[in-house]
Amino acid sequence: MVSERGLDVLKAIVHDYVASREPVGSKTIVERHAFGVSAATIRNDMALLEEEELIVAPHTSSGRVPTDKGYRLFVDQLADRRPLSSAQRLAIEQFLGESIDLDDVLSRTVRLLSQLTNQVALVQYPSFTNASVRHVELVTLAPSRLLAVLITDSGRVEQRIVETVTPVDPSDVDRVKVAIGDAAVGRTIADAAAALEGLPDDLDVPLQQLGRLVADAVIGQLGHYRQDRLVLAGSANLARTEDDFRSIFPVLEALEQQVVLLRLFGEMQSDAFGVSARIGRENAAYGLSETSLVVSDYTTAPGETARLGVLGPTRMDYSSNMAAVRAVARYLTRLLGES
Amino acid sequence: MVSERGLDVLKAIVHDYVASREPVGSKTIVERHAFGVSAATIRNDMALLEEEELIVAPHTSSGRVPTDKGYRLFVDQLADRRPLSSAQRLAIEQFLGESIDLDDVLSRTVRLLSQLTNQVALVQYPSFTNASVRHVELVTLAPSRLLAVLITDSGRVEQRIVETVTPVDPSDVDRVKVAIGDAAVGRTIADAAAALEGLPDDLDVPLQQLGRLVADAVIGQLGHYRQDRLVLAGSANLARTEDDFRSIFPVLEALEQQVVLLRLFGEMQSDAFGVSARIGRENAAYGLSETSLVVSDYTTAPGETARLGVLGPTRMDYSSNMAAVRAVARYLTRLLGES
DNA sequence: TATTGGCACTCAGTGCAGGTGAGTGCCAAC
DNA sequence: GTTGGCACTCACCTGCACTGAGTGCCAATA
Repeated sequence: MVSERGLDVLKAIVHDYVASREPVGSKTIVERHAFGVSAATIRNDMALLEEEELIVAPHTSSGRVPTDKGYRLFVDQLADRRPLSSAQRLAIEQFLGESIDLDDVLSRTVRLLSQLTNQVALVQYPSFTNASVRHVELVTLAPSRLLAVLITDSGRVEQRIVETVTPVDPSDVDRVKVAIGDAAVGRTIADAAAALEGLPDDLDVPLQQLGRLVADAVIGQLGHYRQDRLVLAGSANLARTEDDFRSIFPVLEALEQQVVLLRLFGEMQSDAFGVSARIGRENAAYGLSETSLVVSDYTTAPGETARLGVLGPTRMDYSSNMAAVRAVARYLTRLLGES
Repeated sequence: MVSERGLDVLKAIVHDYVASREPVGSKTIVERHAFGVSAATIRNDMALLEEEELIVAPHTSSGRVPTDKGYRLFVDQLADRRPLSSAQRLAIEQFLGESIDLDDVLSRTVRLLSQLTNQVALVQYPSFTNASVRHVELVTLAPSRLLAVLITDSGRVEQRIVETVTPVDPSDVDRVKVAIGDAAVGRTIADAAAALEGLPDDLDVPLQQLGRLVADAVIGQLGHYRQDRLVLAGSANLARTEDDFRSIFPVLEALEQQVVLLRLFGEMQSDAFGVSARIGRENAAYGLSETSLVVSDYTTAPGETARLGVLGPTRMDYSSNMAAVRAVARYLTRLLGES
């Protein structure tokens, strides 16, 4: 059972280790933090912490380093929930406020977050399952090539090229467009997909083939709304933060395999403060056992949440990263909730 | 003056050094390449090559390493212009042939190129200055929020949100849409922008304010067509290929600052074979002095070219990378030229 | 009982010395 | 022009002693 002061010692070790990147010894602690006790006392506490597997000594006679379990305890109980500086808040508002459209908002958000934290930042696209179809447009690019454009009231636009086997008649295109529009516009993503499924059979025979092609394209676009995407920024921070370059390889790989990150995102649940962390070996299944992920939800509409966060070495500054992630998520929620 | 065999020696050194990552000595060369002469003879040739600054010895008594100048000579005169294997060609055709739309084509291309070369791959978006406006759509998202969508015959779609100060009348939206459509549809990017510039003044007074907002948005979208973008993939290859992790930091940074790469792309000119290379210190101005770039043009329409290429350590396999870049660029030209 | 100073011990890191070997430059001979 | 021989250089490895930061343990203390 670790004493009150023992926890303070753990907190000090986490702080100093994150700052200095070097194992921290009992003497350093009494020098830097005013504990009012001697180094020997700290050593006794450290022995207990080590027994509890909260810290570990890399070598028989070197300072201590927090274990994953130590970081976990720190994050859950000890980390300061300090707010961002007002200058930082202002930066967030100003930088995000200038956005043009959804793509722009998210790309600004991810760059901002990576600059605030000096880590790799990730932002998940909203899923918009509650969004409804606002407009379907069919444009003839070439005699046998159409472009189907889908617009929703969430402001997102999807496009897809449709190739036909034979050249199509402009009036046919128009009739198909109207039919598809009638079936889909005003419905939610899921409803529209269902309605389009059976539509082609109800068309005049000459239009059925074209109708089938276009309906399939639009259904494919609707499916895209469920399929998650990520934007990311700041991967250069990996090379700055990490000391061993071999350890950045799996991380860079994971960043390219967005599927992995999306699954990780999906598994995390925010705590009472709206932020959650996956630490070190908790990510072992994803090949990221020396990496931590700090994540928060943001909301685009009632019931529609997506996530954003930062990825960095297990030895990261959890306090400030959690604060930044939380602040950005809140501001993003406010910004996107306006519409 | 370097002899015929001297150049063969340089070629052997480049080959072996790229493969082994270690300075190559005279003995290794006579063992691996059937030169039919003794090591001492090779040493004489190497002394000449060193005098010409084509190779250099990292330490007084170690094998030789090509200099940037050596790589340059190798690329310009010695590298085999060997075609891809038929299996690789097939992979290109199959993988790219499945594409859905332009975004998909480019994202597949960049992934393919990074897999073929094991380097970071870059693909520049086509500029489409010859493209013409096919359709302008205006969708009401909220009482005072519109979405302007621009579609060109090159199959690209641009979107932008327009905020109005006061709620707008649906019929006004429709009239503005028709007016803008009449002015822009059928014209090229540049012509449409010019036509829209003065349009609002010709509208009925009550529509002028809305017309100005929307016209500006569309002009902004048109401007986007000139502004270049890059897609990239395979940055994890940096951590695999590079031996020093400090050297990957500036590269990762450059990858995030697309402007830098675009400027680099712009400065390069393809040679007779359609491929060009920037080697090592030739990129010093961009902080990439230990990095080489292999680039080729691809064509989307007569007079419309963009570029793609790979980025990697100076010590890269130029022969196969140039072959891959060239093949992919050719196939992409064929694929996009079809329309 | 908790804290403290003292002390022996451990071990990573550093600097030094010697040995090894891959590779070179030079030269005389072919 | 090519070759074998040879002395020379220097990165790299090994073993060794030394140093110092840090620990664990213990007896003394408040």
